[in-house]
Amino acid sequence: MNVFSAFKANIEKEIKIMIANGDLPDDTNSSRVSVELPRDPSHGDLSTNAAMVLAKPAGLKPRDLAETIAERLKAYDSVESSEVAGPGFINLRLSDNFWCQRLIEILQAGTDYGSGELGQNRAVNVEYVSANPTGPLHVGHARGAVVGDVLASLLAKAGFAVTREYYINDAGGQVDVLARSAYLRYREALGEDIGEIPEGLYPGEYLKPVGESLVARDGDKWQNADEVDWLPEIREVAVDAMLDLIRDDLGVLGIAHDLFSSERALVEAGAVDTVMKTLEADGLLYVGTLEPPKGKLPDDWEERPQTLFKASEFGDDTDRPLMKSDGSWTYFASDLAYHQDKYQRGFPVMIDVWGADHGGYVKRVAAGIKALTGDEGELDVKLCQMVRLLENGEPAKMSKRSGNFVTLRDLVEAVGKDVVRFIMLTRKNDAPLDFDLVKVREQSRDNPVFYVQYAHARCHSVANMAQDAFPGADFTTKSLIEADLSQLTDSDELALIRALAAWPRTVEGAAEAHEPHRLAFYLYDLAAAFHALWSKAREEPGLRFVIADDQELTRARMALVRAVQTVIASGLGVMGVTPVDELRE
RNA sequence: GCGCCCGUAGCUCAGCUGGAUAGAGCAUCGGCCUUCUAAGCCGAAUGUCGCAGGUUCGAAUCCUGCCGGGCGCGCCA
Repeated sequence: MNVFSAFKANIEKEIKIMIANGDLPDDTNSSRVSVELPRDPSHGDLSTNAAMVLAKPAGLKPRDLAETIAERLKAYDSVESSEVAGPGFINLRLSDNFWCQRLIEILQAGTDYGSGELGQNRAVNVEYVSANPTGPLHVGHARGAVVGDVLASLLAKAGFAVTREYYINDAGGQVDVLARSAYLRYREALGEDIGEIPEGLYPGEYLKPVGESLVARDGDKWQNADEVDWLPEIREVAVDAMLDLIRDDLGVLGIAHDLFSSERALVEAGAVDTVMKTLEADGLLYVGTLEPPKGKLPDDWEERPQTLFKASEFGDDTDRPLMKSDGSWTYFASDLAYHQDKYQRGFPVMIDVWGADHGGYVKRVAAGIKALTGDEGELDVKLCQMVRLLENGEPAKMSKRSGNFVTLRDLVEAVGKDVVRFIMLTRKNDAPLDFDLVKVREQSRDNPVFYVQYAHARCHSVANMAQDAFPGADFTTKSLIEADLSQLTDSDELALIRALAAWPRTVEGAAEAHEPHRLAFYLYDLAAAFHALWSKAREEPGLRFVIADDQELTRARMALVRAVQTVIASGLGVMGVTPVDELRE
């Protein structure tokens, strides 16, 4: 249960009754009513602005209306107290029993707790990584990969039908460069001395196996052939090899896309031409000349008429070119076709995860989607800022085995998949992120991965201790549901339960806002609440989870501990991080 | 020059789509520590939320204009 939306529903029900009674006007609009957590816990468990929002249109005084609503809410069993405060807030305190019910709910649901109906099975497409298939993934890709993957899992958890997609940019000049680079390695594999890899080609050794496999397959067939003959063949082999490489890299991060979409296939199927015809028919294309870009002027700038899309009519700053001077389509043109294709495949909501250096591109794609879908298609681009690799605050000097960048694989091998995934979510996607290879392995409170994992491990360990204390006792989840939870009365115990009960709302909020980082922050806060209770028991032994001579109390507390363990596991599950039962190495 | 993102405690950052006295970790200061499992624990202090206007019952949050930082700016993807 999302406690907040449940009470919002209750309040809306009361508003309807008040309208029927004539206490509120017929046209009362409750859309701005919200139920939230009071900043100060002493104000209660829940707080609503209903009276303040509704009073003015109804011609009532906020506090008077608040009194009326507050009085009505007192009738609910779950409401312990209902008070008016400040300018007209209604503060609700819910009964201990209500919170204990949430505990039972968690134990019954297991790690499915927090899964919701928000999405109502609506289709959402999350496109992420989409790195050019020209080499291994590097650290920068890792962030977008995690953000996209966890966002997808989060949306799935919230009830959306999610497709994880990778767009393969296999139609541009970059893959031709790849093909030429692979061709060199092919000649090398045939025994030629190829010397230094020329400037402009990919020097990475990861292309050597491609050259070797070409020799194994085709022998010296291409050795003296013209480029026009070998390029398409070798390009295809090389791109496939690079995609295998990328899939492997993503695999070590625990990521598997549902769908790889090829730009080349799209272009060859005529999708771009179709889009152009559509735009043409709508009068959105023309041949014109753009102003030279301000700031840095490209060396080879010359004025030239181009086929332009009227992006400025859809919110972009200027119109955008669709055709290169050699007559081929620009990347933007095929990108329009790609997004229209996604839309037509049944995805009105499209989320793209890009690097921040593509920020200048958002408006034109959004404009294109608007033009092509008549405002029906919705695009949200999540831009991921840079990741700075550090070692104890200093720029990291990791060994770089593959060319001149740190690969995703190097990073995962250095600190592990779980650490990479968690740390990548410790910042909003649009803020730069410092990834300190030393700090993320520290066992301390300022290492969030450790802190959260430690909470989970501690739950596991406490359960073992309880079992040792009461060897014959039944502490299975099924049994814990039957425990007498009214014995959980300490303020910190109840605070912990409230924190647990906030999980469904966290999932919904994060899913709605497309902000997966909120999960990491929630788990950190939850872990803190759990550790705090643990620490408190050092001062007050009566609060220990395991009470040697009181099996029933221990059972109730085990229910709480099991619930903490469950919610942490649920959260880590969405993040793709494996919860650990032990931290010993 | 234009566009996008950012500006919150000494530092690194949250702030739940407009709510009440703006939060956490680190650092600082003062106590405690022969422990159910190992991160030590408890407490204190710390703010013109970049600046100035505006919108409203109410603004860190929305609008406008400045200041400062990052990224980008026709045939690269």
